[in-house]
Amino acid sequence: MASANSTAQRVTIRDVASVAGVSTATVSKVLNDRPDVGPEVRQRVLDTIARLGYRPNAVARGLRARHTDTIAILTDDLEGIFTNALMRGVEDAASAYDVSVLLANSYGDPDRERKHLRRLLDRQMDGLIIMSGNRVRPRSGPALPLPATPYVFLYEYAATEPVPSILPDDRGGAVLAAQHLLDIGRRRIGFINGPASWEATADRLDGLTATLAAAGAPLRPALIRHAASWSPQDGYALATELLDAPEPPDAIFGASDDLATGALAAIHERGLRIPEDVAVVGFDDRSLAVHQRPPLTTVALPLLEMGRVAGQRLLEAVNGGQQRHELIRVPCELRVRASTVGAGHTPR
Amino acid sequence: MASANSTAQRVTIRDVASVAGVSTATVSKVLNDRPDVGPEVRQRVLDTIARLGYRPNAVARGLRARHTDTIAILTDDLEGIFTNALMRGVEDAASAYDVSVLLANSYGDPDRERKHLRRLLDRQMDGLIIMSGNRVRPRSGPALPLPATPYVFLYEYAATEPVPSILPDDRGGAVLAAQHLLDIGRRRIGFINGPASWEATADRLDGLTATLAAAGAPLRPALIRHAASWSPQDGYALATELLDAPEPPDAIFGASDDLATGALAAIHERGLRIPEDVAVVGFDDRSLAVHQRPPLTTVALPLLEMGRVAGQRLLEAVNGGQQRHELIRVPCELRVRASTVGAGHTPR
DNA sequence: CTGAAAGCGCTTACAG
DNA sequence: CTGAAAGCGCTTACAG
Repeated sequence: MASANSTAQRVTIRDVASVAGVSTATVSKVLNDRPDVGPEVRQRVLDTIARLGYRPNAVARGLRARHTDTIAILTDDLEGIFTNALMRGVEDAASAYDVSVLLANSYGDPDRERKHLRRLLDRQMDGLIIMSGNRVRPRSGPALPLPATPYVFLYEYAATEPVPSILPDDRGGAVLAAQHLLDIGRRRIGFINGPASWEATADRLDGLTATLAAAGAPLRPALIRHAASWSPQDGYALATELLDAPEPPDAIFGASDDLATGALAAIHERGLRIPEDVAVVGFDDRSLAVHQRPPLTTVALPLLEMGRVAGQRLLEAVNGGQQRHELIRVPCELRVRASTVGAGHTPR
Repeated sequence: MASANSTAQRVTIRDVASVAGVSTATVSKVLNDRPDVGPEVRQRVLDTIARLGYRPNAVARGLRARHTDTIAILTDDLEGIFTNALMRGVEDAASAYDVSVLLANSYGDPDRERKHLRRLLDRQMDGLIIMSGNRVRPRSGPALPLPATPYVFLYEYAATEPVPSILPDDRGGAVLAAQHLLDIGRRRIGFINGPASWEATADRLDGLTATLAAAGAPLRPALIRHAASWSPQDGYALATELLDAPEPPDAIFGASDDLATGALAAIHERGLRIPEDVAVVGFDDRSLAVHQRPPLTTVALPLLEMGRVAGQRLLEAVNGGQQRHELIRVPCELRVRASTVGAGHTPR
């Protein structure tokens, strides 16, 4: 691919050197804040740089210095529901280090992953973030061996790889929700969990179960449901079952905001008050949560923070830090809103 | 930022040359598919490359060849509702050219935009896509002059810049919806438009008005509403107004899927049948549309295609093509579902 | 058809 | 403290 970019002659380090009357080595030292340059020479160089509007060529620097100050995100789903927030976290962390972020989409296809990895390696990436945009799950190692390039997994993990995986603390998130419901005096808590095939499902059930048991209000098997999908429709149907049971719950915890939204509708339909009769908590804190009636209390997935941690961990490794296999669980946060604590809400 | 990547000595073009018994110039020619290499020499070099597992260093190539085969997306909102699909389109187009995509997020802040632009220029990007993740709107030129680097705008435009802007054909999308409703025999069409401050709002109203007028069934002022937001809540409230009017509509066109969803709820609540009594059409084709009851007929925003067109146009310019100021409107597509054509749907 | 030489724009020991 | 020289790994005229 040829380039059309060469109208004005670019200013190079040689131009700066000759105008300032020094060597390029000296200019380079000033550029890189080396101590071994005299104060007045340094100032003269600095002035010349400013006057000529000189900007170092990052490609040349990269070739010589053997690092590009660039990391790549390789995702399996660029349109995954959580992809953006994760990427933003990574971009935040990278920006703070003045590192750029390259984007590659494998569509979850190992062949594409391999191709992208090859290209990324050719481009001398300093490090890689291999991420899923969908859900926590185990995967095999990179489709191409990466002997000399640090990498981390984000929102997925590989049991065999000697690198960190950044994951949400789903179990801890459920603990927060459970504790909150206990705190507001609920004891008959209904749980609408997600599909059993997701890891988050087991983790969240575990956190809820343990917390309620510890509080002496164990989760009743009759009040647990597993949805076939994470959709509001399923939430509606299963909440209806719970509400129609002989001993209906005084709170419903949905394992996703969508499930909880369906529960909201079912409760409204029965003319029950939220939160007085039934409190509702969701999970994820997607933007729809705050727009519900009443606004939905929910457990926020720490996506931004996960992205940041991934970026930081990677950059530490790029700078020489040791990596090892570890699962880093980033804590969730409870967002308390009117569906559990509030002015009370009657059906419209 | 120092690098930790130097375990195994990398294979260079010199290694290939010496093993194959030729000069590096010859290897380079083979690499770049130049015609002036003898067939048996070419084969020998190819074999050596394969045997040594040689991969050209893209950074060195970039320095010498003066292009990096990399473009950047500079977005004002990495979590915008349409950002992903647009980016995926760009990534698709770039991948086809074997070009990589760098990602930068300005948060809509001119200072950050300038900083990113500077960094991107330092990194010798071949071209830039400056995009909005939110909505079509005019903006000023790049926060930094880009005299030697091609760029295009995506989902936003700048009146003064001599480059293309890629936009959705909102007007044409409304024409499709209107024509469809006419085709299924509707004549009293209600329109719930979005907030007046959005350009899409005027464009869609225009397309609808023109199409209905041309068909001899002009849009009745009494059946037009402007929502204060794009939310389902507003759609619900305004659809209720329309349905309670003396001459209620036999179809409702919502300027977003969310608005249309609210209309669905209002129609259900009145015990009316969809589409028999009232047909409903949305706009955007977000994933929720297909999950409605009944599934929502809607006008799909051509986000992927817009991203692809942006990528292609940019890459053409990078390869020397002329750029000029133009607004490229990518056609929307109608997705016909049961809310306008179907088995009929009674309230649940 | 092939290769020696120069050079892309920097940084890095090293000598003084 | 400063600079001459070498070199990062390629590609590009150019000579033969």
